[in-house]
Amino acid sequence: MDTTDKKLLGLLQTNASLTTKALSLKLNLSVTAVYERIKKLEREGTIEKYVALLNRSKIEMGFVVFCHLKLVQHTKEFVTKFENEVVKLKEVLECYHVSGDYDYILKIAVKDMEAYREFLVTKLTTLDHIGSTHSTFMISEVKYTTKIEL
Amino acid sequence: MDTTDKKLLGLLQTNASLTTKALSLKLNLSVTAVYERIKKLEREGTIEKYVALLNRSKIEMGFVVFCHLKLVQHTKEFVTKFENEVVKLKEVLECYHVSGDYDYILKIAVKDMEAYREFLVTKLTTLDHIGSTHSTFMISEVKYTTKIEL
DNA sequence: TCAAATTTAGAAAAAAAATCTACAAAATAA
DNA sequence: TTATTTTGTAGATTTTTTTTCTAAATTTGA
Repeated sequence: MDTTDKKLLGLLQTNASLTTKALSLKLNLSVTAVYERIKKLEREGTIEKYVALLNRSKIEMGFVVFCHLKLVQHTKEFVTKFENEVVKLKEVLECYHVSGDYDYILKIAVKDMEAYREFLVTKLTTLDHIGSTHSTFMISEVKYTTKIEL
Repeated sequence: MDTTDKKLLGLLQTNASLTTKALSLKLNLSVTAVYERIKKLEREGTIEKYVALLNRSKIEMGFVVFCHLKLVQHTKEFVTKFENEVVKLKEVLECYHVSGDYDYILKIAVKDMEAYREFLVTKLTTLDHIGSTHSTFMISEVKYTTKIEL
């Protein structure tokens, strides 16, 4: 992983539609050289996948909530059960086990407040072993990026 | 935006490398039909962009922190200033203006605790108008997806 | 119902990706 | 140092995919 690879990953993280030709010009390399570097990064698993990102304002999923959540207990069984269930919920975009007052931070995207209420009552709080939840509502998205600078 | 478009967006959000041919088979459409639908979704801005997602465990940026932050005041000037500055910080992957006890929730990715300390002291807390911060550390990533189910 | 607009399919052309061969540079071993 | 292997690169060729074009089918609106 040299400087060229890092530049390449930076470019692909910003725009994966760039052709190897375009990348070769930006990186001052031949098309083949760029191609081989990309294939290597894919093989090694550094590049996990390529995805399309949608514009949340164009689809009806602009209501974002951060839910801080506690389990009633922290036995391995309860933790595993909760984590296996929560990943299945399509409204949950991100879920992190964290330090501090709460056990988990969840990022949830739904259509509106009513959809969130529905989600909370019929899906999230019906999961086993949930102690308490605390919802924080997004007012605006100041920054959202998938690009990790190397 | 019909059911076919929703299926198409679901597929592209999961794997943007699928060829129009492969998509046409999954959707029972011709290559041209798929092609035109994709171009329309791109034109309308529903599809914002295509990006490569990296495997965080393969690069040295696995230390993730959620920073809850308050401003000293909420005048338009202070808010604008803060938001303009925070988006520039490469360590900040996500930043949301939120309701509740704190004004902002930031998701920050760095190499390790030392890098986070450095970031906090030399970058984040040197921004103007910051009241208080509260850091919550990620123990594990239970779920992370960019896919919004339609 | 009819006309206009949109969507679709299939074929053809253009562009890009993938493969192949060969050469050059760098790393390793004798 | 020199020979040998490995790795990375370039250019040409083949294969695949994308894009364009034409025409037919379907949907939409008056």
